[in-house]
Amino acid sequence: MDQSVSSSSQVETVSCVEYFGPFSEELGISIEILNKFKYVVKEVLIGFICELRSFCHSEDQCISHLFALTEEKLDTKIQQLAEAKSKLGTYGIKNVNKKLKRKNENIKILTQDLKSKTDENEQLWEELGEKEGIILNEDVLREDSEKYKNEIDDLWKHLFEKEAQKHTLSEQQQILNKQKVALQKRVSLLNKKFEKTVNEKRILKEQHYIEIENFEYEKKDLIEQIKGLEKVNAFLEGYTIATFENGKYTNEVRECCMQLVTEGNVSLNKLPIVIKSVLKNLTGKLPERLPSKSLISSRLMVEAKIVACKQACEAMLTNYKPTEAKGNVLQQDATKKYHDHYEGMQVTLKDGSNLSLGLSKVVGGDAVTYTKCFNNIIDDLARSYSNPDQDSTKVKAKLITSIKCFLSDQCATNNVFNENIEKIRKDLLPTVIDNFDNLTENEKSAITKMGRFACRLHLLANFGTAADRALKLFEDSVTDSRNPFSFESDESGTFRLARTASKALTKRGSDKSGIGEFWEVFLKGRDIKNHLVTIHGHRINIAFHDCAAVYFNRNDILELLQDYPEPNGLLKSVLFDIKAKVFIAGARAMGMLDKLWAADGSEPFTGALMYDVSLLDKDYLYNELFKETNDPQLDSFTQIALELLCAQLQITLERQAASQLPGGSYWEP
DNA sequence: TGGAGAGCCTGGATACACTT
DNA sequence: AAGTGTATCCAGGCTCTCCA
Repeated sequence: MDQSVSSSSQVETVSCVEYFGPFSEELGISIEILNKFKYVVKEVLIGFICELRSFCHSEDQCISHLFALTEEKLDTKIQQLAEAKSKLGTYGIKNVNKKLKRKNENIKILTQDLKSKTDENEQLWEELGEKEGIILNEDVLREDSEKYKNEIDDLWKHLFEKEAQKHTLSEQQQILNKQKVALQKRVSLLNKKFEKTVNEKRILKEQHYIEIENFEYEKKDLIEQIKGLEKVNAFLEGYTIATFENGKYTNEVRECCMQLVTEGNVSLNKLPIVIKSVLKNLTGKLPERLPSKSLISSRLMVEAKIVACKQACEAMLTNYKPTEAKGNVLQQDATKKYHDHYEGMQVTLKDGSNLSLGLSKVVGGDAVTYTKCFNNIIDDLARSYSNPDQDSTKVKAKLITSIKCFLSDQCATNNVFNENIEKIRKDLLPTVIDNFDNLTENEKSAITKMGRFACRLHLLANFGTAADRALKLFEDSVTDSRNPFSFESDESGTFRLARTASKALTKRGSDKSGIGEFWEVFLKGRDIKNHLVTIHGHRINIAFHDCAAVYFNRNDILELLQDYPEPNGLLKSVLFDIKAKVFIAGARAMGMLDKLWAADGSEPFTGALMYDVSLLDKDYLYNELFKETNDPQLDSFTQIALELLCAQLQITLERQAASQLPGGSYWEP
């Protein structure tokens, strides 16, 4: 309770007994009375409260005690004041100054005296400390002296004993010294012998180095053979085949799974059944265990991809010579499925074999996207070929510079793509060819130049469209080609006939309106082969082929549909068109073009061929197409159609295959 | 007869646990 | 730490059944 209590209300609530009593002055309590009940208590010491409790037992008692105490104190002070006043009357200023001067001198003398006494005191304390230390040290030294004396006595005793033993040891030492010398001589002799043996061994090793090497190889081979034989033995003796070693599946099992999934098209779920079935039935044994579905799908397939990349990489870099005119050919094509765009890249190697480099889903069909895709694929190949901690940049450069040619379709984007890759390759050449910058411009140009080939397969597809246009012109010039049973379109009647016949008379045509099965039974009864194939799923020269088939079966189709009960719209359309001679002529002309190409529309009738006859497939269709018809109007229509078709196809050919025709860059490669 | 929906198969992916 | 297994989810394709 060392803080001040100044609130009167607090004092009133706290018992006064705790603060007032006869010990207050002795304990340094300072009390300031404000009025009868209001006062301030300061500097109350701990312990004071307990003693006061035994003295004062009520507030009134305490207050009365305090009052008496204060009254007494006041009387004393009044008396002291009266004495002081009387003394003050005897003092003047002069006396006061003299008194002060004397007091100061006394203070000075006393201060000096105090200082000297203090110094003396300190000195005495120091001396006292030293004396006490000496007294203490003397006791310790006395004890130590006793202790050391005893130890010295013990040591003397021990020394006497040792002295006694010394004579005995000396004799023994002499014997041991003799033995030591003998042993040293022996060691020296053995060292010489050892050195000699080592030298002899070294010389022998040098003399028989090749034989030793061969023995080492033989030893390794034999160990491998033993391991193999142990496996064979275990295989022959056991009922199970070991497929799991050192905590992982063996490479044989891994390869088996990869091959079955990637090449055998075996489902992951069926894989264990297939492997077990084959082993059990062919060898009578079962595998110890087989990898799970997820292991194969998520890990082994990744391994398979890396193995495939590595294989492609190794093949591309075999006989790598970027300075040569002959190199790898990069093939590239894109396709769409369900609105997704896919880009595939392959390579044709110097030996003519083909390898797939990668197939990626891409965001679009532009050259920038294809270039990025190419970079990613090459990156994958290079990283698969290099060690994980190895920089694959060099391998990537070699792979790109190993490409010397492009092969793609006629898409305009491919030109830009080819230019991009050509530029990348050009920039990389100095990093893979020593002194590339010192070569002549002609040499550089020869190395930098790349071949560009565009597949003309699209040309054949485009021939179909061109032929349709030509036939439309022909039909419009000789007849009204409209069909009341078909939908209005710009399609030629001949093409419509071929398409609707194919739709109605093949099994994969129209599910709703087709009679493919009925048609096949109808032809079988007449022992005639059905040459019609579906348009769906075919792209290239299917129009030419189906026109030939329609001409071949024209009479059968007519006969069937004329008697067909309640024909649907599709069948009515086919029946309408098959009766039109102009469409039959068009179909014949198309069929003739499918079989051969001629310089003049009349030549096919004479059998004059542009190409080697061995290329021609002289089948039933051919015989029917070139058979006498005894119908001059049909022959005339066919000739006109042929001439128009050839003219139209020539225009298309000259435009789309300009580089392969006279004057083009590949006319004389 | 054709369309809608359920059920199954399949592949791809991932988190987590276990074994060596 | 590496290798493997289990469980689970998702999406697409195919087949079968039901119903208008």
